[in-house]
Amino acid sequence: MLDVAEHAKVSKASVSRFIGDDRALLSDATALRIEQAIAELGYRPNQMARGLKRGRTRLIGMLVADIRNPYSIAVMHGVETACRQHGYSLVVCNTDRDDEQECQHLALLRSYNIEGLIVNTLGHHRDALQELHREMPLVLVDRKVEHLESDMVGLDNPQAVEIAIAHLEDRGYRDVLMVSEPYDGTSSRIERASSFKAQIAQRSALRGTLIETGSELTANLNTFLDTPGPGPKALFCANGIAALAATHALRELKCNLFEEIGLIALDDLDWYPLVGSGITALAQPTVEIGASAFECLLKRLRGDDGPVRTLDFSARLIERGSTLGNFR
Amino acid sequence: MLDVAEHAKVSKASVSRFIGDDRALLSDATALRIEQAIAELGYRPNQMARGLKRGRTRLIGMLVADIRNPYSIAVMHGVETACRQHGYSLVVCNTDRDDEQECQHLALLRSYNIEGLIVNTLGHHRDALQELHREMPLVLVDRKVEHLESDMVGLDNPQAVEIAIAHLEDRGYRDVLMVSEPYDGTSSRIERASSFKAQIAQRSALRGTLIETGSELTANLNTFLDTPGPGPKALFCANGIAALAATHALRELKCNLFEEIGLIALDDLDWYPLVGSGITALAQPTVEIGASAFECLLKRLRGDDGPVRTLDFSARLIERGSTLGNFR
DNA sequence: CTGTTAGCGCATTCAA
DNA sequence: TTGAATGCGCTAACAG
Repeated sequence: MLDVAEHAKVSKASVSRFIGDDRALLSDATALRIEQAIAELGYRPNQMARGLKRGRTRLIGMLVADIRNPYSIAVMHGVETACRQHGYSLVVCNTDRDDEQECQHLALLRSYNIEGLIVNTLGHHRDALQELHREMPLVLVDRKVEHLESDMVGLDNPQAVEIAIAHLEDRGYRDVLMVSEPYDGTSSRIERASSFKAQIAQRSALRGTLIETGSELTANLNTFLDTPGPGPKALFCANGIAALAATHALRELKCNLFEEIGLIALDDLDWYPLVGSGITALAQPTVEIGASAFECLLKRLRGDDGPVRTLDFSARLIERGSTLGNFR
Repeated sequence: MLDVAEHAKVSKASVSRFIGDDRALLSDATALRIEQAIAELGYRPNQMARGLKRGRTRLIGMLVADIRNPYSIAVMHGVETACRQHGYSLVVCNTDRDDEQECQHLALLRSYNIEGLIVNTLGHHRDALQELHREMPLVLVDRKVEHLESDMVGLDNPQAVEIAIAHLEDRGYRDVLMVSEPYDGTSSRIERASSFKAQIAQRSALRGTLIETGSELTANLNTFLDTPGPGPKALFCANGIAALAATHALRELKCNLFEEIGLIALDDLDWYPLVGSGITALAQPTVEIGASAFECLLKRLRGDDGPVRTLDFSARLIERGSTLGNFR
């Protein structure tokens, strides 16, 4: 920086003003000289030093429970794009569903003076999160954290489940099995399950059952298939991972996809069209969710201290062969 | 830090020594007092300031061409895990296959004083990369960058292609179509294509053709299917994206997966087993590749300035229904 | 409009 | 073994 200043025959302060947003305070002549000096020397301001002084690092942290989950990736992509558009960079921390690592990463992010945090984990370590939240804005994605008051962006789960169940009923299915990953305290999974129960309770023609993925999935699925019910059977998979697991299990059971049994899945993964007659999906607007998460953060960073907000996006039904039902 | 120092009745310098690796220079008594003070105050050293002073930020940068490519994600996961194990953090920059963004991100990473860089992009902007490479170690993943001398870790492409073609021939296929994403200067794609040609040239029983994904994929595939050849037909998809596109196209053509035509694909994605009779795969050891990339970097950071190294990993064949061929 | 000064939080001389 | 002093690269008062 000193080099640039000397090259342009000005003080470091002027260079600093040129770099920052205070260019209005400079005469055109000096601004031009500084610009040239910067170009000649290939100077790049050191963000570390800027951050150290201003307290603004232009860094956003994101805590992700599982980086191999396509949903998380898609949201992350949305966040990253939004970040970039506003001159922020994203530091992603993958916890691999490990509470220990969540804690370490939290400390780490703080030590890098991030300005805001986006959280897509179970958020155990309430205390650590709370503390961080006092220092910086925080927005939850997909999963609520109990007793943590903060902005939240995710899916309108009750609505999504209603669309799913209504669609299945409409297609003539009567016996619905919901397949979810283990709840494990994950708010979105719990919401989807309770919405499912509510929908079933409301629709007298339907019977509903819930199971979780895991080593007994195939066996449980088999039981479901073998148990006589009120009519045609269908699966409702609560997310992409559950859809993957359930489809695997159906194949193990030599099911003819999807003639004996219907299937609708939350999330829309790129391979859904390829399996059997194609898997009907409820697509989440993941990129929008990510972008909104960042924009929430940005508003707070700009000083908005209004009440906590919750943004619920709507799922979009994409019909494929797996729910042709009676209209086969 | 001053708080801690006062709390422990020592100077900042001692606290600094405690934090750093100079604990040997402290008496047990002071070390203990400092440790307690840190615990009481919940003090966390500021990495920004440390980086500013020492030049060591403990930050590694990674440039990724397409964050939605499962291969990239898997490698990134490996890198991130290795980073964490060695006390480094990872800043990921997704270029969305955009040269402009690659350049911006490069400048950005430098401004954050990263200590090393992992590159999984086309690496246009040779100059920018060169320059950065003079300042810090650099390792290429999957894709070489012309005229850039640096460590590189990726797949043994000739070997992988040989395994694929040998397997197809062994299964009785005689007419092989290789489907690749547009080459676009990507070294790994080009290597796979030329290895394919070499394999075909070597095996007189086989006929080989190459096409690229894109809007005409379905039409081209149709032509291939309709053209009489030396025997049973099969597809060799050069990566996961190509496999997705090709399978889509096969479905559009109402192909019976995979009775009329075989398929083997590089990369092993979690949905391969679900499509048709299951897609035979050549799995890349992605996590290992990522971890190795980081370890390469680490060696250089530790001072190793030996000659440039190239690490080629082997692909592993995973047989599924799509290459049952004669043994159906 | 511009330069001078004083730190941001820390690591490293140099003395003691 | 410890402390005081200096500066990493930059920004933000303040003064001109």
